[in-house]
Amino acid sequence: MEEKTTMKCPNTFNCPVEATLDLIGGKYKALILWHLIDTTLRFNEIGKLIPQATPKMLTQQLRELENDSLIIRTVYPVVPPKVEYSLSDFGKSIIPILDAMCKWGENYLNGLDNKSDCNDKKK
Amino acid sequence: MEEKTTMKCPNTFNCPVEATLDLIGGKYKALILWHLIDTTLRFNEIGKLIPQATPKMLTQQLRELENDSLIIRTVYPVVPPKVEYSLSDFGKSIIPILDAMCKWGENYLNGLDNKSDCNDKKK
DNA sequence: CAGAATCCGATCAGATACTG
DNA sequence: CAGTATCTGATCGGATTCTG
Repeated sequence: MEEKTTMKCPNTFNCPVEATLDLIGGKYKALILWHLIDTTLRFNEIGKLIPQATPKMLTQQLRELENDSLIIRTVYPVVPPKVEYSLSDFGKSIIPILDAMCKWGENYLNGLDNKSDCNDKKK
Repeated sequence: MEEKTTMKCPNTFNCPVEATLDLIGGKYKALILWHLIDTTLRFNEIGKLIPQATPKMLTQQLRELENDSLIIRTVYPVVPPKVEYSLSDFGKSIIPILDAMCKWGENYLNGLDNKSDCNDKKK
């Protein structure tokens, strides 16, 4: 069936910021990308890292990320099935933004008396 | 050092990136912030800059941005009513991220054969 | 293991009408 | 002018079940 990619209407994006958010603004997208920054992960591994995401949501978000060429999905024709997800070069190009958002968000959360940190996945 | 993949705080965000997206990931939020970068705007002025947003949505997004202290809402007790919106200092602190996302998105859109540019609001 | 399919409530977002 | 109120269709997202 026709899946909504990020291309909707030509005049949808008044500013590239919107386009960026459209790509990584999904519920678990930033988190998925974050986890993939320095490693390759299998479907269930991602699921364990993001327990609040159901398989359905995970599939949905992964598919969209894949369609937008941010991640690469590699299927190994073995039994049982093995599928690995990793960042594409395009996906890697967005790491600085993720990192910037992380640092900023860190600041924000600290201001809320909520401890959290970036873990410096990339460095 | 940080071998834990992510600070797991079930009640909050797994990664500050999420918090950031929670603040600016709303449908028109980035766009609103963008328009407010270098100026102060009234309700209807924002509405004209973002025609696809209905008054209801605009109010919703503006209220959230205000509650998150990203923008300042100033009401002038005159007739007819006059309300101005502007970035708070906190809101201004997010400009670099908006700008980074804009530049990245620009690249992305060009790759899609879709011309667009940042308008260099800040600079 | 990696998902697909289905059901369903919750939330989002648009159109319209109204108000101080 | 700057919203609010209401109704409604669309979409999101969770739980469950099933399959190659």
